[in-house]
Amino acid sequence: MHVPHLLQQRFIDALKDFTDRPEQYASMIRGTSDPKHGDYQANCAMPLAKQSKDGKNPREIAAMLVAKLELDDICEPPEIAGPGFINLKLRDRFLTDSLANMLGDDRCGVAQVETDKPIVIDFSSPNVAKPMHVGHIRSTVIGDSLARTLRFLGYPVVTDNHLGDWGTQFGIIIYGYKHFGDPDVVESNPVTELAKLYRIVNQLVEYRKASKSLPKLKQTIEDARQVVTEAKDTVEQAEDKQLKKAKKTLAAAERRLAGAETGLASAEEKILKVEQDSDLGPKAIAHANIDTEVLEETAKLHRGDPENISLWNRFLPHCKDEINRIYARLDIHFDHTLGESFYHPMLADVTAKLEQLGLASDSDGALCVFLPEFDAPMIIRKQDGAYLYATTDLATLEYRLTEFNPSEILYVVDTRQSEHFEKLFAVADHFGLSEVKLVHVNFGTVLGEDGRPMKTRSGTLIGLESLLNDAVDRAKQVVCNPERLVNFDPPMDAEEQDNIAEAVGIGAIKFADLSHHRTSDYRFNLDKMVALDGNTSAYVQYSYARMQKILQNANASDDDVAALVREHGVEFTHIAERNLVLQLIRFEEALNTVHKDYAPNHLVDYLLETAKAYSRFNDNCHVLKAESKSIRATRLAIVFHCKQTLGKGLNLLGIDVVPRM
RNA sequence: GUCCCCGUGGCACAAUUGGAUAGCGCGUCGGCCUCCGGAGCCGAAGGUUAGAGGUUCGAAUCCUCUCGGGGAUGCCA
Repeated sequence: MHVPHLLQQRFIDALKDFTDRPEQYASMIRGTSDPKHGDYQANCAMPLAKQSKDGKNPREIAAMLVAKLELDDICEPPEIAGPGFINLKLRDRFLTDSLANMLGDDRCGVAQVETDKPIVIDFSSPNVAKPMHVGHIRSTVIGDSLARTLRFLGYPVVTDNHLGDWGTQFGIIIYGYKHFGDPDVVESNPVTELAKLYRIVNQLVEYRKASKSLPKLKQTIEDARQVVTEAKDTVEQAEDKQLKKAKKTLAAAERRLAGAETGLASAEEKILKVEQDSDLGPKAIAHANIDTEVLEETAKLHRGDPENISLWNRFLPHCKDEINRIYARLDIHFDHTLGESFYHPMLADVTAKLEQLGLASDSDGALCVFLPEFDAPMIIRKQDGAYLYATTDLATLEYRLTEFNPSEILYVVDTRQSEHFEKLFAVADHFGLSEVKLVHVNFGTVLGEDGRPMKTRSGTLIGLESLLNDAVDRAKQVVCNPERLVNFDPPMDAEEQDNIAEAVGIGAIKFADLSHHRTSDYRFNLDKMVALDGNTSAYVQYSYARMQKILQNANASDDDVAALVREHGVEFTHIAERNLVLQLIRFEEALNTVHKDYAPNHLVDYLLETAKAYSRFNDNCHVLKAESKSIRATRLAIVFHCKQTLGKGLNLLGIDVVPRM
């Protein structure tokens, strides 16, 4: 049920006398911003008046259009308002019939698109071998929600987790194993031990890098100080016109100075941390070239060194177990997990092809694709012969086109990689891979409570798993506190309590992430997410549980509700009923918006609105004590369908419901 | 230096992509439990959408400039 589409059909017929492009103008139908203007509004009269040759004003056009429209079976007579809005109010009869028709439909009235070309969604894509952290939430949760939603709309969806399983992090683990690893311990407890080795070596590498950067940072600070002093002098001497420019230069210099100073401070902190550590300190001295040696281990792996390949084969399954445990807990599944290693054998071909086509050329010993629209080239092979992620991405793209023949490929990746994808798509176009719609579904940064990005290097980063545990613990404290539990009959056993805490806690994190528009940054605040009041998943889950309880008390099965409706019909006696049903038939609209923008926050918004409309209904319209059988049948139908819709909506966000909480 | 993104009540975020009086939540203040579950509902206060111009019947949204914040920028991903 997509009311705007229905109305558009009628508008197209009526618009044929006004324009050659009736579809374009008919598409200007949307929900009203204020219910007093009706349910939907058509905004086409104003732009039509602009095109009008005989100088008719928008209200005249609107009146002529209304006279031609045939909407009696859907709407009350349209009203013209303001500069020329056509306001449409659905007939109650239309709403009640729609509700009766949708009842028991497991698609909640949402039409299924007919297409056999799949949409490939590339998301999550963590680097294995390092622990997943809060920064991995966004791609994982947004991608999963898009996959669920598009699949529900009827698109064949192929999900692919483009695992980082071939990069420097394996050089780190291999180095760690060779120098600090105890084979027996690794054998008996691989996941923890490998993570530990990663942490040790990574810290030592960071230590080396920090040490090396010290002189340069100090020099930068000295230079910047000088520039600042000079700029200050200039500002003092400058007159009107130069003054502004001088101030700007000064501000820029001060920013550079501040940046360098914080860089120095953090480098010194890293160094101190290692040197003061009784374990790491001596290791840092003994492994003075650890940074380059780690790269060499990686290079050996890529060259096919038997020992490193064998270690990689041994470690990779454990690394995958580690992330799969988290995916299982998040209820996230992939059709394919084709990591970078899978494409490694194809990279030589890709670069050769690009050279043959004259797209790639040598520059400073590296193989580069130069693009007219970009200053910097896309480097596809380094001076040392190693390939880069751009190369892998091209190979991946080529593989996906031949393997899946998709209509779209979505890359759910951090917005900081925008330029990379712009280049990738541009090269793909030149490369003859343009038969597909490529979309970088970018997203903003997760910020800490201080408003600064949560960076991987900060050291004190919250691991994803402990984060989930915290959320679930907190959910349990609130949901299962003893004062609440006494009200439940039969009492909740420990298993039910755990299930509820899990659904509410995990749901809170997903919901909070998805509630923000994907392109904006947001501050991560666990307290608010799990607060269980306000705009949270718990509010929606709770609404669901209330409806479940009513249906249970009514002792009415799905079939019973349908039979009651057939017997008594559907009829509104309270405005809250009408408002809720109107909200419910707009489910498909919300899902289409999610697809159009690849933005699940529209679905979140819809679910909150729906839950709110339900709460008002619940306050005003008693179901079980309804005045008549027909009113009771109507309200049962509303509760039943609302429950279905909220449950489905949450499911499309990847969030579970529980029968009571 | 160049390019990209952002700036919305005290806080944190929306805004159907140019539509009517800019919304929701938290917080604050005031109401509502003989009511299917009060994790709720109703009401109030709080905004020159960073600022200045421009385009338009109509601008948070598009254009120009200014201020402020963040990001990217040839051998990481």
